[in-house]
Amino acid sequence: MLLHRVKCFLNNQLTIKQAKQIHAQILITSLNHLQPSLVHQFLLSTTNYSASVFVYVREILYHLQKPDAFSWGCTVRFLSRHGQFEEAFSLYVEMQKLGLYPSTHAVSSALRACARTGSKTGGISIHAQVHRYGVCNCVFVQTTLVDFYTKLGDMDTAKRVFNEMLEKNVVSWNSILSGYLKAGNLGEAQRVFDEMPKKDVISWNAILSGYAKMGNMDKTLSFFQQMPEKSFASWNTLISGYMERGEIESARRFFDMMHRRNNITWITMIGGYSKCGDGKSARELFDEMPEKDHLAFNAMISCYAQNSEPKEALKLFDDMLKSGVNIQPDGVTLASVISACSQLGELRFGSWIESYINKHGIQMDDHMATALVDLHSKCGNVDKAYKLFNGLRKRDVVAYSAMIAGCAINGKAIDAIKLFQEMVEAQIQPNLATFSGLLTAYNHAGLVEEGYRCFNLMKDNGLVPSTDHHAIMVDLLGRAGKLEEAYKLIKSMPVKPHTGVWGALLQACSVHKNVEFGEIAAKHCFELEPSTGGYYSLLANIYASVGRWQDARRMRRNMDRKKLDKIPGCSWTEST
DNA sequence: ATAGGGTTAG
Repeated sequence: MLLHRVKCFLNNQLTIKQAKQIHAQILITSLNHLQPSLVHQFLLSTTNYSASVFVYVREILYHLQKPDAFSWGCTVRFLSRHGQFEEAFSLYVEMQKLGLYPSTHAVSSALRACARTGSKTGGISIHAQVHRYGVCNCVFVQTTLVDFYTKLGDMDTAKRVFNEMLEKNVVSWNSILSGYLKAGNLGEAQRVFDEMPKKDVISWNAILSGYAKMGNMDKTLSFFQQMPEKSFASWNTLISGYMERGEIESARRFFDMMHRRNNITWITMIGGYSKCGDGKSARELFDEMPEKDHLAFNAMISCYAQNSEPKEALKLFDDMLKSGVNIQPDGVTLASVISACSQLGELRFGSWIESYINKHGIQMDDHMATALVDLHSKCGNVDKAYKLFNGLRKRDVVAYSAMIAGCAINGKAIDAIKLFQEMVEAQIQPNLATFSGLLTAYNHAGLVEEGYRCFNLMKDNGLVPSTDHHAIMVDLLGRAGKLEEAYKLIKSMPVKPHTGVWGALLQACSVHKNVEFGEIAAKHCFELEPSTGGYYSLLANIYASVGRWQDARRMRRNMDRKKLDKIPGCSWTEST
């Protein structure tokens, strides 16, 4: 009866709030009729779990008649195995406070949780206790310690613990091996690899991945061919290595060669196509994929969001919600969805997303918050953007760039410049997107000299200004009436200017009633986008403003005849 | 129980 209810609960995806309501009922039943430990064990053994199970496991633990070290340890292990690292660690701490002595299982599980979350203090405090609990000579505990220190980047301590081990198994060796690889020390990793008394497929995959990440695909391939046994991970490492280097054809060749693939294989390919802008191939594979999980949806939704197809991103998100109970969006999904909403400039979707996050109890992380910074600032709500920005756990180049751009488009040029300085002081390298925002700020403030200086600063940082950067610069010069200078800047561009660049010049010519450059700019706009009517009307305005009524009429007739749209969709013509 | 391969924002 109780197990039946538990099963019902597990099969239905319930929100945490709903789970807590039912929890009270089950608890009463279980305390009266059945052993809670049975429920507890059932929950721990289940594989078909939903988010609410994690709440349950803990709550029922509290109501066990004799919560001994074994029950606690099992729960810690369960949570750690299922990615609930914070929960696992906090339960471990609680168990200690009760004076219970954790087993080697509990200690290694808790350590693993600290390694995964990067909780330095947590792991070190566990390390300090291993003697007291008499678990310091356990190979599992020691191996997890090695892994913990390698994940912290502290190879000295990792190596010390490793050398002190009386007994080492292949996992211990693999841990120290992957530590050197993570630290980028391929030489030492190769030495460890050669020295290993026993190698398994994971050792081979680790060294394979090391060479793949270095971009040395010849070496990677030769290791791959030498391997005595290959797993999915081996193939996937090879494919992702090729994708990372942009060798899409090679990646595809090996992908096609595989007799069986797992979801990681498919997602690696989809992600690779996404990064090189081939959304069409990505979608083809996505459609072919036999059992799409939420990570596959995440990869595909992000592909659309990153390749300027926000509507497709939202459509696929909708499909994801309809696809069934076992595919649920997570924070990663929402970060991409928020980005798509932002590109559409639709606050409606934005507030819908926010209520979705609250309703489903999805944890706000820095990725999501950064996407929201961008969304809110595009909708004119800089205060909200600032609040989110200030709440970030760590501010990186993406977060700074979003906030700088947010200030810039909302007329807070001084704030934008201040943020940029702050970022440089924090030793965070600015990139192309950062400078887009900064240039926009100078543009907004009409600071021509600073704009030029910024342009040169980009080059000092080894960055090549893109067409978009030129467009902003042309706009800045154009607004200041420096039309000839703007024109010269366009002529000096290494790549072909797009309508954003010529459109900015045309707009400036319209403001300053300049026929000479206006005609040139308009001509390019007509060629590049013959069906956008706004360019014809801008030139018509220029003619009209200097009294050339006949030419103005000719332009308007031109426009009518083609039944053109009225306004060009350029943000800088609308932003003021 | 401990190790390797995938998705994340400007």
